[in-house]
Amino acid sequence: MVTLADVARHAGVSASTVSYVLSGKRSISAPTRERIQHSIDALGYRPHAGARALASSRTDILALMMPLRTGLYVPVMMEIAMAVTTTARSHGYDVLLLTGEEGPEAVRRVEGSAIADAMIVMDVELDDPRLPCLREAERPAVLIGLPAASADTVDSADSTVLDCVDLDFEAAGARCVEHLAGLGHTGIAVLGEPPAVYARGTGFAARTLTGLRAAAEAHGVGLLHRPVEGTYAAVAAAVTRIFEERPGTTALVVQNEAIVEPLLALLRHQGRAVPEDVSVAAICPDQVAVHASVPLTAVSVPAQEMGRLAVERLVARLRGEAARGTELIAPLLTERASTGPAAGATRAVAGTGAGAGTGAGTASGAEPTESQVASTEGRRGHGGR
Amino acid sequence: MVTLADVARHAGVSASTVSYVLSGKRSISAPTRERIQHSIDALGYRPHAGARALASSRTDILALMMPLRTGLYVPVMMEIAMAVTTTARSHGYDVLLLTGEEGPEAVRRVEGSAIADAMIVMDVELDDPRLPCLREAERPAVLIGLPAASADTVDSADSTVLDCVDLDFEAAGARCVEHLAGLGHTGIAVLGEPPAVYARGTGFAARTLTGLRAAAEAHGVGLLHRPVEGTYAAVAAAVTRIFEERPGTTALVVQNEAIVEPLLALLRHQGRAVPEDVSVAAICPDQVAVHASVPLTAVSVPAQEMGRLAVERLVARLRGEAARGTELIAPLLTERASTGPAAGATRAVAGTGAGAGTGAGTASGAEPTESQVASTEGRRGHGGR
DNA sequence: ATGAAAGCGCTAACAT
DNA sequence: ATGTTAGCGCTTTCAT
Repeated sequence: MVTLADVARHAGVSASTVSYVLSGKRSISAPTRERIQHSIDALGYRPHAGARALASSRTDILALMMPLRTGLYVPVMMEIAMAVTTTARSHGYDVLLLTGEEGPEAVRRVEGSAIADAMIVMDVELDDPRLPCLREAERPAVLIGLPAASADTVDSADSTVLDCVDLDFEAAGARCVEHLAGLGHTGIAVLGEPPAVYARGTGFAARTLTGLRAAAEAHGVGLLHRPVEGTYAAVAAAVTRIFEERPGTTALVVQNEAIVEPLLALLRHQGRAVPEDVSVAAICPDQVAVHASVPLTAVSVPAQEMGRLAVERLVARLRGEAARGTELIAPLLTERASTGPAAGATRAVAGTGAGAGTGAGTASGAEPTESQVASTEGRRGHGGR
Repeated sequence: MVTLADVARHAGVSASTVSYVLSGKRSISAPTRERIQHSIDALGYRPHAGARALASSRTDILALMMPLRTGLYVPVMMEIAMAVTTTARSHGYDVLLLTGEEGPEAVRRVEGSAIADAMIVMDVELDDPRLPCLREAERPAVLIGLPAASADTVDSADSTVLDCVDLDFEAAGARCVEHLAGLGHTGIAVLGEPPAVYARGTGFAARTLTGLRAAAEAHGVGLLHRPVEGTYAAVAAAVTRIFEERPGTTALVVQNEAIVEPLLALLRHQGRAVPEDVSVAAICPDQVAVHASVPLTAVSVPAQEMGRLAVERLVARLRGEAARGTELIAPLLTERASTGPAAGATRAVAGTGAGAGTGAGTASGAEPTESQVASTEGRRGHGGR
């Protein structure tokens, strides 16, 4: 193994000079630096991670704690993980993958063994058992997701406040209802995540529901909410019941990536045209919305951005910058082919900001120009540095 | 921070004794051990990972290199990653997540910086640029996937031979054709991965095709192969062409998780009943097969087992055991509702081992008892220890 | 069965 | 602008 001492000898300088060339924490004369760099290349030197960690108390590793749970849409998790990893690499960090399975113990392990410099925690529950550990921890952490309302404001003077990054799911829910209400729909049903997701107290699902309900009330539209398992049979049962119980339903909001295609197939099978007979709005990744058999009007779940943002805040904090607090990403609704005016409605009843746009496209195949309708505030929400 | 020295002082012993209690590499008297253990708990001591790595040249970390590519079915990757992580934890290892993006450079980083003790490489291409680095590396590596034919036998005397773990995709392809041929089908079409996957030289896709073709020839059935993008439109185009060009097609083999549901929807829409008019066999994870709108007869892709196996071999090798060579998992075909006798065929024409079983179930909803038909060799293939 | 002590390879004062 | 040196916290000989 090639050590720093080897390089120093080869270049005819002291070990510290080599170290300083590597860290850039001291100005080195150009000739010396070049000579050392040459030796490094010639010998193929790489600093030993363990030695560096021991001496500097920095590992250049970020821990990423991922859920291992049922009912979650896997591609989103994966996209976040990959965005985290590539963003981390671009800042010189590696990523240690932890499963949610270990729970609070994993947090203690990371903290106690100095195995990583900071952590990113996904799939945060409203009252998550890992939070107390995280608060006590020395190392910074960022949650992707939001625990119980305004966890960050609990004691904003305290330095151990938790940082959060997430889509503003409440606004996202509201945005969907607004869009549909603007098209004249007065009976909306929500096909949600599996019951287990709500039961567990997963933040995003609950927050979406809050936003949906608030907007429904504000716009005077009826709202029916049904958690749905990710199977065709479950979708069929839910949809059938919805139309039986509330025949006035003319629009659906889906927040459950697994049932998007089954739902569209079912509606087709039942002879309900989308969007002529029933409009469908979704909260899902763009990719799902675009590739669906009917391109879906949807609020996109910006998985990549969430991962990237989380890493950037963490890196900023590790650099000593004060990137604190909750940062919610403003929802962005893109109109595609799945939503249109309510049958018999005189379009755009209320003045809900965004117009009803090009929604009334044909039911399949076509890829109409996407008209993006940003939320009023622009893409980024409050909080941050 | 609590150090080993703190524990030693607290327990009134020397540092080395504490170390030996932790590692178990020396016999310690019961009283001493208990006293030390008590001090450890009392002080909440955790060994410093960096210090340990420096002193012992072991990190207790496994690197996992995941693809970041398009066209791959994400849930399978994720399942492997999670299986790797949990299995690793159960052996005391943590997992460092690397993206395929970095390519060979990542291998060198891991090697040079001693950042992990070993690595697992996924999404191996037939002629993968990372392989040379891997061969030169000191640290053991296991590939999930198979590079160009029998890479491990190139120089089986050499100690730097690469270990591989994978589903025997060739046998899996053959198994599908056998099953369908046994049901009397004589015209089979294969809906494969997106063209890019084949173009890239991804091992599993090519190997499956080899197996499919060989079996088709052996059983005298016609075989048509079509790579398909993961969109509804692409499936529709492919299927339409297939039935136009070869009206005699009565069975489909799908190896592309993304198009399973679109395909079934399309067939339904076209009025082709599954399995009465057309049988569908798949190569996909069990979960996909079970939850499809028509439960699919399928060779399961055992993602979890692959991840677990890879870790176990690596751990064995790190312990100095000789767990070398390629280990292929024998395919397991489970009959469900999507395959049945070819229309007008006198069932089970050729004597292809496994019988035609309960395949002729109803087309939807029902969950017939699954009859598992193992391959002749049993679950594990050759190689390994 | 236990201690003492020499590093592991690097960083960061403290020199000059 | 560069060199010297004292650790970082642990493992592991070598002693006893």
